[in-house]
Amino acid sequence: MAASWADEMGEVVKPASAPSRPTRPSYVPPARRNKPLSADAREYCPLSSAGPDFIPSSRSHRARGRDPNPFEIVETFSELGVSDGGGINFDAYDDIPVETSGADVPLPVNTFAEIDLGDALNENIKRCKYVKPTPVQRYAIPISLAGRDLMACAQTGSGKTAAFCFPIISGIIRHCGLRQRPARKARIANPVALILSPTRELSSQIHDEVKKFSYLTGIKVAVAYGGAPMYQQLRDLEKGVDILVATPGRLVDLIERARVALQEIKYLALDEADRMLDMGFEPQIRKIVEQLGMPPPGMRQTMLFSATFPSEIQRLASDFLSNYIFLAVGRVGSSTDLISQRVEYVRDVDKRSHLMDLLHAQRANGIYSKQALILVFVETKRGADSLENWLCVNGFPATAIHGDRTQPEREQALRSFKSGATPIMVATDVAARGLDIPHVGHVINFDLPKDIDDYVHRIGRTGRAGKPGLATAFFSDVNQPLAKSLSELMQEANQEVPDWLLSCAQRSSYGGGKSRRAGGGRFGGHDYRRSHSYSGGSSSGASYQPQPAQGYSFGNASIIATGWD
DNA sequence: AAAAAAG
Repeated sequence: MAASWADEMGEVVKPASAPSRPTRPSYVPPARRNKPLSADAREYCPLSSAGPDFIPSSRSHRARGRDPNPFEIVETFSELGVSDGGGINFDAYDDIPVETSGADVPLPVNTFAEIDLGDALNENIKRCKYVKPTPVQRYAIPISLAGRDLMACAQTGSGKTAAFCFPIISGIIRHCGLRQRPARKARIANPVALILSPTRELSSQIHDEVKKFSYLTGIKVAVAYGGAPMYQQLRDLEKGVDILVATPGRLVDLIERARVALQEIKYLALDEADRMLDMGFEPQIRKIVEQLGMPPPGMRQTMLFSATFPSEIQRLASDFLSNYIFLAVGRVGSSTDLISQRVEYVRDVDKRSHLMDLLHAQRANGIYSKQALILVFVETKRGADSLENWLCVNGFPATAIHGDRTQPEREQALRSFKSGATPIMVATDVAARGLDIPHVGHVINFDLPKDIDDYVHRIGRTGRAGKPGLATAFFSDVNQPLAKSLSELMQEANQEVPDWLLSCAQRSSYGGGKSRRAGGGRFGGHDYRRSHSYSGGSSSGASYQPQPAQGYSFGNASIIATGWD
């Protein structure tokens, strides 16, 4: 138990400088730079005869001008002896509700072996120690491999990234090998796959994942996001890019500078797709997808993933899709039974002292010594700075991340949090979505969000890949409008709802407050086409054809933890 | 009302 940071909390803790670990190889030898993509991936997978456990050192590969080995990156927290490995730890679920709709839905698979992803990718799946596909992967991968557009709704931490990456990588190996590759540095990068995400850190994380999945396949992966110097990203782009991971702002910039072109895009994936299409982002996304040369729906394959998918956003999204399949896996949003949700009534003026009580209690209990990280969400950037400062002054090892910090500061904060150097991180919604931070045992909503979907994503930073997690919310008077949707969400997740919250929800039921999705019920989302039968005509002209018999199914999926979103 | 993303 001595491993808990809290054991040392009485002492004055100076902000520890986190041990920096290499996150990204920076140098690629000249011999590697313009290597053309082979039609046959096996050429790049000389290990297929070696055992799955054999991983060559990056040193020897660098020496031979190969990909640096992304599997060698030493994860943090190794001193605690936590073996993440496959992270298989699911007993809680027997029935995962699954909804699919759309025409001719391909059948799900039960194992990776059933799917013909190709030798190179299969080896990387083994290297990642993924044993079985997660429920969303079981359904989404066959759908994508069949070439279908997809709108997928699956719990946080359930393996969405791999679900859209595997078909892309497999498809590029299979179908794009004959593509003429530039023999020399090309000024304009022409990726065949584009993966967009709403924050820089999430794009960076996806980039790291994609590199693992495409190791030794010959596929070139690059990342582009703002806040970082342009030159390194440009250098990477000049080497040729098959899969580009990006945030919208920097991507538009690169396109307008004629350093990236979208004419050859065959695969488009939007992670956190509902966020990408909300008010703030939608114009940019529409520009990228519709006005900058990308092939139209039908000429490309489009995949949208999120844990939440309000039907207004689904309607917007259908513009980007052609004859798509809707997939919903798991219960409402994130709330797996793995996350224990608590709500406490706390007046705004009492929040800080209440937080301190909570932090002290966590020390006293000695629980979560291996799930020691605490993520505290606040509403504003200023609030994040001020709470971080207050925590530090009071001897708590805290850091903070928000959009007014410089990108190096943001990345440093995340590293320092992940490593456990500062096991408390105060964050705005910049950290609410998609980030996979192992060992987050406790998410505290110091300020609750206005939108219940944001709550779902925030608490989804814990309870990932089969690990349990705790989520505590400080509910104050200003959160009245959230009472109804919050209590409904908690009930659907089999959580105990305090009486005061129920009556609060009762009182505000006729007023504002976004109720849970139309159709309600047990699913994280419903195909909006079901409730708006004929209003969904999109530019592609594809219309929804109800096919209840084959189009709608309940799966009996046993979760085995593997990759995450 | 706020957050994010371009600089």
